[in-house]
Amino acid sequence: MMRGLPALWAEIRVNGMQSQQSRVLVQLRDLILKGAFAPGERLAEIPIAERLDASRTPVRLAFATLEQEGLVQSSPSGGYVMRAFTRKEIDDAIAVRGVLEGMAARLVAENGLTRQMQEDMNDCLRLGDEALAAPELTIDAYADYVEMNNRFHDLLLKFADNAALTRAIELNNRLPFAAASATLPMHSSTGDGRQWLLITHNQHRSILHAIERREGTRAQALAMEHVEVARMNLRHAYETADESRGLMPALRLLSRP
Amino acid sequence: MMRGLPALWAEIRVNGMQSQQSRVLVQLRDLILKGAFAPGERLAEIPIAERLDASRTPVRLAFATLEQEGLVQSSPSGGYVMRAFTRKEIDDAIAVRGVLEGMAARLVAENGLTRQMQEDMNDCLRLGDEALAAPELTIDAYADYVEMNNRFHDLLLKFADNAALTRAIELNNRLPFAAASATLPMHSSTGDGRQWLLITHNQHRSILHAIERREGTRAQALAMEHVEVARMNLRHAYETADESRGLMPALRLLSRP
DNA sequence: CTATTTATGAATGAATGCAGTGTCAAGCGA
DNA sequence: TCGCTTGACACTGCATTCATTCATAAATAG
Repeated sequence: MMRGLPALWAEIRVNGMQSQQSRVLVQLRDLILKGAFAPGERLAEIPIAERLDASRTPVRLAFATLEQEGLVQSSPSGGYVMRAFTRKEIDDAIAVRGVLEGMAARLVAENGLTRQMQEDMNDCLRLGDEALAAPELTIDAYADYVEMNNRFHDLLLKFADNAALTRAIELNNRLPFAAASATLPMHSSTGDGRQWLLITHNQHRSILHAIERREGTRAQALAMEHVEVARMNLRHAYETADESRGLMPALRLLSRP
Repeated sequence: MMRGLPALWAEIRVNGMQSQQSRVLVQLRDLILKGAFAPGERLAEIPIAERLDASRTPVRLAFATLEQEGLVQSSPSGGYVMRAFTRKEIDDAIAVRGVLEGMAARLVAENGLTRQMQEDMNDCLRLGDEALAAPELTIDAYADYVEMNNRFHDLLLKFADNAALTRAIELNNRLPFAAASATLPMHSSTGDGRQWLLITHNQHRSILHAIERREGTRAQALAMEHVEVARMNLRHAYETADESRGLMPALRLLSRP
């Protein structure tokens, strides 16, 4: 890039962008998860650097991180290649998430909820109630539910108060379709999307109920079972892959079974 | 470094060293885990680059990876700082390892062992028998046991056949004292080291027994309990921190309780 | 016409130069 | 003597340059 820009960066930095490194990392990860690259495609530094308006250095830094996250893999002949994800990989990652979130739920149950925690979780559930109140599921209500869902899982993790657990789940969630809300949109096109959300919402309620009663094993089992919905959604996505492609471009990252 | 060296690199590369990037990453991680830097210490690029005989670029790359691994943290004012690890963090990571290895054991039990797998695991246990056969524990026997221990856990993970699980455990094991064999040496100075190894070895045997009988829940419970020895060793290390410092320099990475 | 070899070019890995900023210390003022 | 200010040094972040390697394509030989 041009040499005169540093003065501009200060301005950019104030506007919320920290550095080229993090900006490139976030934007590149976003591109990948939006399916901008085909599996197996060579990720050349120069075009990407130009596309993100940075030099090759921060792009290389981002690649190092993305490789750790498992989104790209380094080619033996140098450079990086877009990864493909098999169905088994995603399924396995969902299973791992089940185990880890089960652990989180158990820990919270065992440690007990403070008054504040209880209020936060209940607020969260209330938002879900509101999102699902109407008999017809609008797009906005859908977005609200997804946000609530993320918040519920984040709160559980936060209250579990285990940094290693948080790290493990965050790594796991980097894989496409492994995160809690990643598979939710798959049913939004079909009419029965609301049905599924009602089911998962009820599961949330049961988990909180178990936690409140300090039933650790029950909370754990419920949280593990909770991810089965994600697995079903994934299967649905595979079966209707061709129609869903337009809605979820990241589906192209899944290798054909 | 000097420009004329590339010709030499080719030679080095043939000798097993892949690239500056990986070499610097491995060596720097090694330095960190050997306690070469004090917690909170600023990790300046230039001295480290000179120390590892590379330029600043691969060092920066390595920092990016090590930050992902949680060994260093980026300072808000730029650059990287050596992390300190609290006892709770290590304890939590050991708990996470217990849950993940419990999952691995359960998966292997549920999927069943092939003849080959069974032989591999039994070979592994036999090596442990041999290492512990003598009434007195020599240093060599100790090393053999540690190697066997690593192999046992690796085999379990391999047979579980779940890439996400492997990734999660590997990330977890990057933390000092969180990995399976990381806390084993702590008792080696004391006389009762062999006692503990006998206990963990027996646990291995029980886990395999449960797996062979496809008792998934039992295998999982045993694997979870198995990490308690690590937690005890960690406590022992904290209590005898001052004497053990010479044996395990990485102990200085633990922040004072 | 096909296969092998060579040559050219593009892209990576590594090093270095440059600008900006943070930090530390010394000096000055109160 | 203590605190504040200012200046200098050092270090980071980024861009760019350089050398090597890999891949692709073309040309020649069989």
